[in-house]
Amino acid sequence: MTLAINQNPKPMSNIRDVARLADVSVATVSRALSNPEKVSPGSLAKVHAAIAELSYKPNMLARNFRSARAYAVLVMVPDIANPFYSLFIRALEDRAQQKGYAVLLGDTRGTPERELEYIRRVETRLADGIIQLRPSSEKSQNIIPPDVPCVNACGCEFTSGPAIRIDNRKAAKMMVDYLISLGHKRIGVISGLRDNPHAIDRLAGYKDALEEAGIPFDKDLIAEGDFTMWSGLNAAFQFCNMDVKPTAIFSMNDEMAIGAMQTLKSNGFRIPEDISVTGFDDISYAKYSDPSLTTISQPAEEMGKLAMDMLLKMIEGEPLSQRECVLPTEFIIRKSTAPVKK
Amino acid sequence: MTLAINQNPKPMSNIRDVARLADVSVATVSRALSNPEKVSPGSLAKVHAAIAELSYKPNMLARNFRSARAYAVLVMVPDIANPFYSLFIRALEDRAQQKGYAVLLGDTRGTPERELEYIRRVETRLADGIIQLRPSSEKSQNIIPPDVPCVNACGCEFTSGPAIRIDNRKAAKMMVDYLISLGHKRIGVISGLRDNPHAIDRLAGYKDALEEAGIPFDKDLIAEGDFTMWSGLNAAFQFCNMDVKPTAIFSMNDEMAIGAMQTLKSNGFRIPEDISVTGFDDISYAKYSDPSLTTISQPAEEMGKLAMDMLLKMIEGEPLSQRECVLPTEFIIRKSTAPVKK
DNA sequence: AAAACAACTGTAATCGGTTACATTGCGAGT
DNA sequence: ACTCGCAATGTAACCGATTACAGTTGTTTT
Repeated sequence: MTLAINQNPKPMSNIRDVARLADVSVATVSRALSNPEKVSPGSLAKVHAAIAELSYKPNMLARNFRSARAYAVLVMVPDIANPFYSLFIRALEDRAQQKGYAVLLGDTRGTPERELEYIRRVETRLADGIIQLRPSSEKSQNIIPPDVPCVNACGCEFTSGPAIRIDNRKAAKMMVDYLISLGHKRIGVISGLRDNPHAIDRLAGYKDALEEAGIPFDKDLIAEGDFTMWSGLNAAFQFCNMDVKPTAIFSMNDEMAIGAMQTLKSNGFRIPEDISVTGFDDISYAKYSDPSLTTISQPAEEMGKLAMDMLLKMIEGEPLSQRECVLPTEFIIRKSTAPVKK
Repeated sequence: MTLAINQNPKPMSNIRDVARLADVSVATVSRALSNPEKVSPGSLAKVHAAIAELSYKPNMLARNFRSARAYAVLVMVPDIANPFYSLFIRALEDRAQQKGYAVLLGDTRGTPERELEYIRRVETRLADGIIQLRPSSEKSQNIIPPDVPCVNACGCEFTSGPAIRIDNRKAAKMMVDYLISLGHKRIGVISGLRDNPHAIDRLAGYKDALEEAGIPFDKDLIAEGDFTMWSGLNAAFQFCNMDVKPTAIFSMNDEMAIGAMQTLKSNGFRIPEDISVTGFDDISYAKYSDPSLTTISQPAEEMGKLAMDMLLKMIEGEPLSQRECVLPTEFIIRKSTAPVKK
């Protein structure tokens, strides 16, 4: 009876083994791989034969070390399980892969400690730069050292560094304009946390629309959530119990809108007959919610692509054509909105 | 007027700079960082002072290169935007971070080419191992070379290597048992693609339950989807147009169930009064769908944690206590199921 | 025929850590 | 007094690639 120990006698070969077998120098092997046009056809063939023979795989760790580049970017995201972020990340990863970079995942769970750990990865050269998916307020943005290449792709304003974003204020105004055009005058808001940049911008848009239509702002119509379904579900209770109920609700993201619709329906409201509900982001569930949700679509794919391109330019020292890039949003009307009841 | 060029004169310092400033050898600096107990308090203090003075950050690229370890694992996933996978990934990343490993994201979009590119990352040492989130059939599993550490965490059976999974067959049987106990006899299935391992296992469970209850299997009750909401929506039409309609539908995941409910409701079915619907996975939307979905919850957090632990053990050469780990599922009854109409 | 040039190749230094091994100094055991 | 053991430290080799520089051809120019 034999014990199968050490079955793999480490056939791991390096560039010198290849050089020896191909009877050329290591420089020639290296060139054959990265600058084949500088190597004679004869040598090239010998090198390739040797590589095949040894099933040689270049050690990228050594290559990266030598070139002082990790060929990796870190994506810092508050919560990967959030469908809006994961869509984004898919686009980022796709682009990075195309350009020969790897994506390191950095889920911060919203804690600054985690964030620091990830920033340290760039400082210790494990990553070449950061894509920030966190909506950062002025103060929090500063924890990223100035020499760390970073692009903010959270989509909101008031960031200091390079950024890809949408015009949250305009998009929100457009949505509320639409509700007003349907005859709604008492429009509830389910907001994100008060100091969240997205919430600030979108609330400004809401106020813009109200002002333009001559509707006075009523702070009782603002319910605070935290962008989770659960918080939307709770926030909606505030409206159910009002004496003069709103006829429409502008939720600052789709998840809260879906949560809110749950509450409203179970409290006897018909959507959209009794009350209209709108979302923001156009996550995939928005189309399949009951009723399907009128919302604003962010070009996540496009934003991810552009953000990655921008970061890679910074990393490779190319000049940036623009510090900030504002992308258009799409307004999507579905079944959750209707003219106000007479 | 001055142009601000070269403001950062690269203060990048290495271990030799630190050694010089602290007046010790590089070995002592290295030890001070990785084995401080082997360094005298005096030297330790000098080293730390020098590190602070130079704001030295060790070059992990060099460290990893020397130790021939990337301290990174690649997570290979068919689609990061799938909420079930993203939950999983969050758990994986959390665990990896704890153990000092980075997570490289590898979204394959289901293509074997992409998969090969990611496998190459391990072969070229950019990652130390792979967590496979793809349900792999026998043949497809083989593209991973035997010397690449890999743990399959997709949760299904019949994988050759180490795996974390649930008992899909048993869970499916339990769900169908429950429907039968409610009096349902004609139970439709919305399946995944015919050769998907999850679909195969869960269908087996469905048949087990039918057989035990003495209900004959009717292949017309099987509608094929591909685990997307859209496919669930379409699959449900097959049941709406039947002469003798099913009184319950067992969908093989939540997303298809949510899509199906959409179709059923718009075709005048009341859920659960006219027809019961069940899902699988317990994604976060299952709780907020209309009606909330009876489903099976997989312990994604736990599975992710265990899978990562298993992989890291393999990478670090520790023996595995078990090749396979089967975790229990939870059966969650919500509002989408009810006794069959009299 | 000599010089200039191009195309190809090889030698060896280099990146920034880790660590085997050698060395030193000091206290304890005999 | 001598040896031994131990802790602390230093020297230098090493990991596997890239690449500057030098060298060797063979071809073209003058």
